[in-house]
Amino acid sequence: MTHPRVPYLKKVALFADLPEPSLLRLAEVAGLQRFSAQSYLFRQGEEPDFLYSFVEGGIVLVAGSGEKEAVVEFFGPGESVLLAAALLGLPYLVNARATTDGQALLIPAAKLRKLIDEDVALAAQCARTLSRHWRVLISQIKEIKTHSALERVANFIIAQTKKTKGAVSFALPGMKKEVATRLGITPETLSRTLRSLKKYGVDAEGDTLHISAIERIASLVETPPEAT
Amino acid sequence: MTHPRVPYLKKVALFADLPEPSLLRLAEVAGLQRFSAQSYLFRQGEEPDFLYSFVEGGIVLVAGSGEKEAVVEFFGPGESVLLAAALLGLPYLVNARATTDGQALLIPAAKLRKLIDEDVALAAQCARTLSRHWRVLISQIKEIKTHSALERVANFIIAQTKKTKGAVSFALPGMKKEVATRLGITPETLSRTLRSLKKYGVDAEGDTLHISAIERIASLVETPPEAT
DNA sequence: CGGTTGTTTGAGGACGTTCAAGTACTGTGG
DNA sequence: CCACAGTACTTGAACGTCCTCAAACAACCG
Repeated sequence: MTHPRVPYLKKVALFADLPEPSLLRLAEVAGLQRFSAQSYLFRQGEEPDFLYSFVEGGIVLVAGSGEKEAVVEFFGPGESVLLAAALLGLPYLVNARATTDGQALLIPAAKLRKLIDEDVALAAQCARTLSRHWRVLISQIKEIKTHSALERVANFIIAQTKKTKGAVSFALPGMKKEVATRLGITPETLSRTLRSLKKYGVDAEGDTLHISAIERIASLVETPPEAT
Repeated sequence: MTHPRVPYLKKVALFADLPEPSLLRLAEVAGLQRFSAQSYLFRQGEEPDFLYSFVEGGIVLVAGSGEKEAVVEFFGPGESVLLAAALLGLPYLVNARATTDGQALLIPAAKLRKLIDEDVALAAQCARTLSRHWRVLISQIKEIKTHSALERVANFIIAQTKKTKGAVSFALPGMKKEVATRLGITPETLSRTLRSLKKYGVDAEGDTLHISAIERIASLVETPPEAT
């Protein structure tokens, strides 16, 4: 190991595939920061000082302040947040609140902007990562615009697991009320929807969901046999 | 001019700021293509062969096939579409349908992927453009999740013009039914909402909207004086 | 012309929200 | 150890926004 922070960088998808020299340049400017659950990493409207890459723990991106909160997306280990704001140097559009304790790599935004204009590998990797995020957001927009609350919850469950059949259990990536606004519904509606999903083998135990058969959930969202 | 297609490239935001050598490399692989209104440039699920940059005319990105159509966004001259799919080489998530006749620059996706790994200026510019798109989508998600139909229509009107006060007239970027799903509502609801906006100085004449005073529309969406 | 498609308008109903009350779990301080 | 408050979640009831269905109208085109 040429630098003590390189192994951390390798854990982050954005940097994992970069060649050694690029990693070194990043390692020199990166810092490791701990954060604790429920703390804010940054707030909407602030100027971006850092790019955040999570080594451990997770956060939630929340739009809007005060009463009207809407969760945009959850992020976990290996993911990077707000590359967009950091690259453009524009104020954050959202708040970032930690859902658990954890650690993040902080890359100073100014340094990142400088590096990206000099390092092809890094620039190309940023473009690819942003492309992936773009597709995630497009999917979410499609989802909200074309599916009902029940279908959205079903799809969310499916997206949380890699398995396509059989039983699964997993922890929700945040509080139920956060998951609810992520799906564009209220906590009450989520609660009722989960209850109505019981008959399809979904059981909630605290923040853990037990699914008896993923394929039954999947059948809820697939277009029911449609003649044409 | 060193290449006949360079002036076209300069009209596209993605390429406008690139240095001469980068432009030349792109010009060598780019092609100009005409398209006519209502034709599909590509369809959901297809492998991306090109990156589309519009020189003239516009298109609409539509998610979902058959009955359930949801417009994701409108694009016009100077904008580029589906950089994300082209860079990753993954199937399109959406359809692209022309709203008017026009012309687009086509950059072969494979060539683009190759260039981006060799050309820092291009890679950095792609990352910045994707960042901007990312922010547009985040705004849209916030909008859908936290605002009512009337507020969304009001915000849409405001976003269509640069002016912040006085009278404005502008053409809708597509058919009313497309605008409706772009806003996450049905054509019927849009029609009714526009009617209810008449008392705020909004008048629809075909696909053109006449606004007597933008500030009156803006006042609809700003949080009404709220005591705390 | 009739046929097609986009838009408007009306009536009715469903889905999800809002409001409100109640339960369960947590940590705090007596 | 037990009240107490605070928060998350659940459940119920009533309302309202928006959608669905249906019909009429307008514009366009062979």
